[in-house]
Amino acid sequence: MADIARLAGVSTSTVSRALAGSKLVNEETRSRIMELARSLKYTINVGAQNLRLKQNRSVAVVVPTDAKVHQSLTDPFFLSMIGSLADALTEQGFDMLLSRVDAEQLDAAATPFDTGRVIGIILIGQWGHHDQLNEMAARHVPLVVWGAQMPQQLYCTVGGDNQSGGKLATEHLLASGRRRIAFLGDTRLPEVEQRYRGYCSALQSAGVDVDPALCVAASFLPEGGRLAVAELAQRGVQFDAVFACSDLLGMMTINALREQGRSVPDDVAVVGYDDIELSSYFHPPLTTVRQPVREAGRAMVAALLAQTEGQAARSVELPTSLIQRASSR
Amino acid sequence: MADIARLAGVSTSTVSRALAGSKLVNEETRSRIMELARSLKYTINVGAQNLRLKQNRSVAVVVPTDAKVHQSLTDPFFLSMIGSLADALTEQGFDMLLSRVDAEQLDAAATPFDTGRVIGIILIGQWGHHDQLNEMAARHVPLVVWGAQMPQQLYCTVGGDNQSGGKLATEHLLASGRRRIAFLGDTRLPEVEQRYRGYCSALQSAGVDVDPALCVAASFLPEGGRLAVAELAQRGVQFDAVFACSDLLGMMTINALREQGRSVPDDVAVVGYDDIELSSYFHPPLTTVRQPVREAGRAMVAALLAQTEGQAARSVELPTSLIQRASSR
DNA sequence: CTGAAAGCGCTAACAG
DNA sequence: CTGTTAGCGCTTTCAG
Repeated sequence: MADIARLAGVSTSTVSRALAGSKLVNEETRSRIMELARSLKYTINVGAQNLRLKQNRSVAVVVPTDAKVHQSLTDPFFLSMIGSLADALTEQGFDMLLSRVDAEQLDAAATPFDTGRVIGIILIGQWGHHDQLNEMAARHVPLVVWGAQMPQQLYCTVGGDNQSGGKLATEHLLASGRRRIAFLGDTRLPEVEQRYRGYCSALQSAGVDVDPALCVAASFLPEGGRLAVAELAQRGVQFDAVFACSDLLGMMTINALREQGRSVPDDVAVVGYDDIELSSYFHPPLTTVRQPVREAGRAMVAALLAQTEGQAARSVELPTSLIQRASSR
Repeated sequence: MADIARLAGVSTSTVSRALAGSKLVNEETRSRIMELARSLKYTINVGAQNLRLKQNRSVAVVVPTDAKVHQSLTDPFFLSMIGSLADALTEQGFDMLLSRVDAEQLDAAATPFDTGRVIGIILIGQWGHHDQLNEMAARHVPLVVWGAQMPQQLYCTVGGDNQSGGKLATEHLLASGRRRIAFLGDTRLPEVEQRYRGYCSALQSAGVDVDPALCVAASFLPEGGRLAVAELAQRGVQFDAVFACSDLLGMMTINALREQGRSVPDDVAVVGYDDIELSSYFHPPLTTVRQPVREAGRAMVAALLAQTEGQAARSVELPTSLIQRASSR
């Protein structure tokens, strides 16, 4: 900047103003400076600018990782979420700092905020560590979590409407005549728990008993589907449908069923969750509950910015919708 | 920092030194300062520190996006790559700035470097824009690209050994008695082109003619597999095996074949590429050429750091290996 | 061992 | 319209 000032025969203030598009500077001088800057390939040093302005155009996106199984980043749904956040942040002129943290130490997610690198944290998934998140929020770390809304929650969540998601899926299966619907998902996770509640309420409305033997705490890891089907077989329960709490789980379930010689959807109807892109290309195409990823990204960014502007952190629940495909026909 | 200095009754210099672990400071003073810092939850402001030190512990990871199809972030392989980079960077104490750019404007990838936000750029995929990358390298932007090594290339690439990858896959199919092996992948992409070369050389060594009709320029998008199979059908070519240039493509191909009533591997053997985690859980489990993602991340980071330390940018070609599974038995 | 002072690259009053 | 000056939060000579 000093160089440019010298070459243009003005002070750095003028250069700064010109580059910032201030109208306090002569049209002619401005264009000369601009030209000079371009030809010197000069770009403003964002770090110094931030320091001076006490501003910051970065947001941390944190993906919790299972410490042992070093790979919670395994689900394509997260990828699309990250992509959508990247887009939403770019739209608002923010940079995205991506990091992983051990899911057992979620509070470590606040580090980039504490060190002044970012104005806030977006966390993908709450992973049952409600308490640590509350603590962060209590420390006034601007924070948005993708996940389920919970009682006595101090932090802001953005998530799908899990209960009606679960209900939609189950009602759909009931409507196509299924009565023995297995539920695959770990109900210790808040989101899954709410989907289970939707599942139960749909069953009850239809006068179908909820059979706990049909509920398997499947993990979201790729082998989850296979293990869950094995578990059901071992329990010796009959079922004519499966509601899986992620598309990945749904797909792996279909594969496992097929290996047992059961056809989808004829013997067993399968519904997944998320509507990742792959679902529509799978064989058979997977019926699923769509989570609005694009809107989610935007909503999370908006919620975070609202917080940094001092507004209260209003949690958001986005509508979910059923996408009917061949796996449940 | 000033606060701490005041409370500790010392100057900011001393606080700075204490926090930096300088041994120029009295043991007793140091611990007092440390204690104070902890209790005030003080963390050093990285931005200011960077400015003063003219250092920087951030690296930009850039994912090119197809502008029209707003979704090159669709392949799980990229996700694992990003994860591996995140780990490798963290290991070295670096932050990761993730951004997407239009694949047609790859040079925009340099922005975070130009603005001083990062010390270098890691680009995931070269996407046929060799020239723009060369330009960036010529501008002395520290740059590492995941992709294929090409003649007259000024920038540094890290990639799998595509030619032997293609060869391994093809040899394996030949060894299991297949002779009409379709090649699925867009040979305009350097990596694919090299795999195709490996494919051809394996065929030639086995005395099998290369039939151009068996080569389909399938895209890496999810519908690529289906379209490719349709294309082969339309061409009316016979084939008893498919070598797909990504696992995603391989899986979608299997689905498409199944829909035509052709069984895998009995009627058609399929080999993929990448060895994404899903492959082993797919039905049937997918034979594939493994790309060493973990090593790739580390290698890319190492190559970038080497450049920033003024060393020449040595490109790296990582070994690939064949993972045999049921889809080709 | 510690403090005073200068300065990283930039911006914003405040005076011209 | 433009320049001077001060200072964002930190580190580091250079003197004690």
